[in-house]
Amino acid sequence: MITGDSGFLKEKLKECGYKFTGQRSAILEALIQCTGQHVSTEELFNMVKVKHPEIGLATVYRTMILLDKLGLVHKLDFDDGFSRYELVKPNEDHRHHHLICSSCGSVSEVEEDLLDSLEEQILKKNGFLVKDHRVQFYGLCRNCRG
Amino acid sequence: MITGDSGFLKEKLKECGYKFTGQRSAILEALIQCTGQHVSTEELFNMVKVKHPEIGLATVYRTMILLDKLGLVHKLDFDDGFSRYELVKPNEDHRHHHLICSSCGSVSEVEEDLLDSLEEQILKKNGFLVKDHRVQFYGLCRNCRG
DNA sequence: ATCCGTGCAAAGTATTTGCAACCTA
DNA sequence: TAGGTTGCAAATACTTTGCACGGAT
Repeated sequence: MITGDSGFLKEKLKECGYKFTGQRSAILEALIQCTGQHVSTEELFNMVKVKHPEIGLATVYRTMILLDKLGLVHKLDFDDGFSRYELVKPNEDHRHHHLICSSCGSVSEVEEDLLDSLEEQILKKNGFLVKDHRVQFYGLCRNCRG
Repeated sequence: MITGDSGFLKEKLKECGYKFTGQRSAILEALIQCTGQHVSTEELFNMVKVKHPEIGLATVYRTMILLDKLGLVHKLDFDDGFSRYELVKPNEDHRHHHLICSSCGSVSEVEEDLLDSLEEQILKKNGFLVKDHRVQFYGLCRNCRG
């Protein structure tokens, strides 16, 4: 079954000279299932294995590197020893920020950017032209603040 | 030779119930030598080895974990495969931001914070109390903009 | 004297790579 | 058919750990 999203993947792959395979499609489906989460490569591997027991871990690693290169996912690092990934949302023009709770470890997202004035100032003072950013806030989430 | 900084280290260690050793002192001296840089554990190991050829790599790894726990260094991650570290500056009340050039790979720093209003908004909208942050900007440095 | 800290080597763990078989285009 | 892709296993590479010895308090 080819979903709309698989269609998008197929186009993107062709456009960049790559082949559309069952494995790549299955991995994208698993990613869609985890929307809003931040899955590790091994977690993805285990999800995909349910329907496709023959898939190899190396394929998932290779695919994530490819999807990152194609701009379909963002690689995340929460310093827990694994590479984690999240799907890039359709109209996302910049990386959103992550709120990491130091108490319970939950990770949530902030849609607001609000870095424009800071990035402008960086251009003026440092001569550095910002094209992207990675922002993580550490602290206490609503539940853990009590 | 015990420098003023080693004195500071000695106090901090004692205060937390750890011992002041030649290795720890030597590693701190190497860190001070690289102020403004972002050294990997192996780089530090190689620097220290010049004066202290007997030091073991594991000691450097263990010491960096300790210094991080004591709040004397910040662990950085530039996704290049190594843990990197920088000394925490004396009056630093928050992590400074890093500017990473996508062209030449250089990493420089921004002292301005300018996240207060964003962090305030995160508290109001998300109920998340920010205590620290990690901010990396990707783009083109002055030289690479040409 | 006590017991933390160290060096060495071995183990651990996430990730990458070589290669023959396979499958997409 | 041609060449990219995959699965498997072996290889990497950074980091951690076990243990006996050494050194700080």
